[in-house]
Amino acid sequence: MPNASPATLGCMDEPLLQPEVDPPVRLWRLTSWLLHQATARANRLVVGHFGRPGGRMRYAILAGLDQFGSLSQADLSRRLGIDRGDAVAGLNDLERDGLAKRVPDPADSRRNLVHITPTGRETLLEFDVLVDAAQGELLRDLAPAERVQLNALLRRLLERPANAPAHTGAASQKTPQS
Amino acid sequence: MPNASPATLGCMDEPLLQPEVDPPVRLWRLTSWLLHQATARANRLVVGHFGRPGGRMRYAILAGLDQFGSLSQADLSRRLGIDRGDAVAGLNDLERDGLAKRVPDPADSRRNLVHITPTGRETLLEFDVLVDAAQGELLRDLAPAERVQLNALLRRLLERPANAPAHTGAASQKTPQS
DNA sequence: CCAATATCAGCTTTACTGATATAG
DNA sequence: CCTATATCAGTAAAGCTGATATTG
Repeated sequence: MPNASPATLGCMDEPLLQPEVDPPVRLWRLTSWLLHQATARANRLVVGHFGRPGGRMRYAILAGLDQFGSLSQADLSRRLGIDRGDAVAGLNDLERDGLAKRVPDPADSRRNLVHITPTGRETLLEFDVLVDAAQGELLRDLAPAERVQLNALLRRLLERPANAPAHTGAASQKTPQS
Repeated sequence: MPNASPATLGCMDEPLLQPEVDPPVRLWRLTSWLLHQATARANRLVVGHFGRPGGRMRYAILAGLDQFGSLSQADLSRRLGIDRGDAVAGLNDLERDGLAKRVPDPADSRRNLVHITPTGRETLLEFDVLVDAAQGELLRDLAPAERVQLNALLRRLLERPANAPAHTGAASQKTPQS
């Protein structure tokens, strides 16, 4: 062990979990692994800028409520691509803090119509700043054109419903053509 | 009632958590959100192809051991960018199944030298097939050139050690050096 | 004394799987 | 009946924090 480094060099106190050395080439070649690593870094940055946990969920729900106005929890969950149960928990937090409100749907007693409050809208704008700052840090090494390119490629990846039955041919699951 | 689909009509049984409808534009613009969604899909595909949970961790460890031969658990963890404690658990599983082996380092009694076994190498090759299949599904909508581009951009994102002190000026947190 | 290792115990978020009661 | 909704309980992986004993 050639301790060529002076005392203070072995600072392992950082919450860093990123490889400071080369990872296995087998992983470095995988899009799924690269995505996982990039997402981990992004999450660390976003959570760090929020300061507290649960920020991502709150932001996503507020963004959905702000844009879609008033909708059921199930619809909201589908829009955000999150689990209904998790949405319940997130909405509990938001409602407790006065950022969102649940109102029973007069037209369908099973549903709650959820909507954002004025305070929630303010908070959303504050969150926008934090989130944008995190994006900037995340993408700091990419040129503007590359950032656009990356976003475009990721959207292409997500555009389709993610349902490739792969080898489950046939099977009209939703009256195609009709 | 047209004979659209027999029996399994409203098949919502899929583990789908992807938005079948448009998500909020506020999220759709965020690289961090796109990464998160893409990673979620990738994880679902990879885990699905593995069939059982814990496959990602096993594959990563085996890939590291195969390439680096014999190294300490701490070194391995750093290479993979994972937590040491998680590596312990993962190695317990692998060793129990005879895919990896721990041997005390004669040169440093604190360390274990971990290495892959012949069985582990076989398993790794089998895993390669599964993982590659998952990549193919994940990237099925992207042209070959786009896949290369995506991987390149993600690597650029990860190339630097992820340490941007941002704007938290000053603050020498350790040994201000007089 | 300090640093690093391996291990363990525990916490948190997030995805995901049920089970429930209720209502269309 | 069957489906959808909201809710709750609970599993599981992964990231992360600490504490430990041991050794360099």
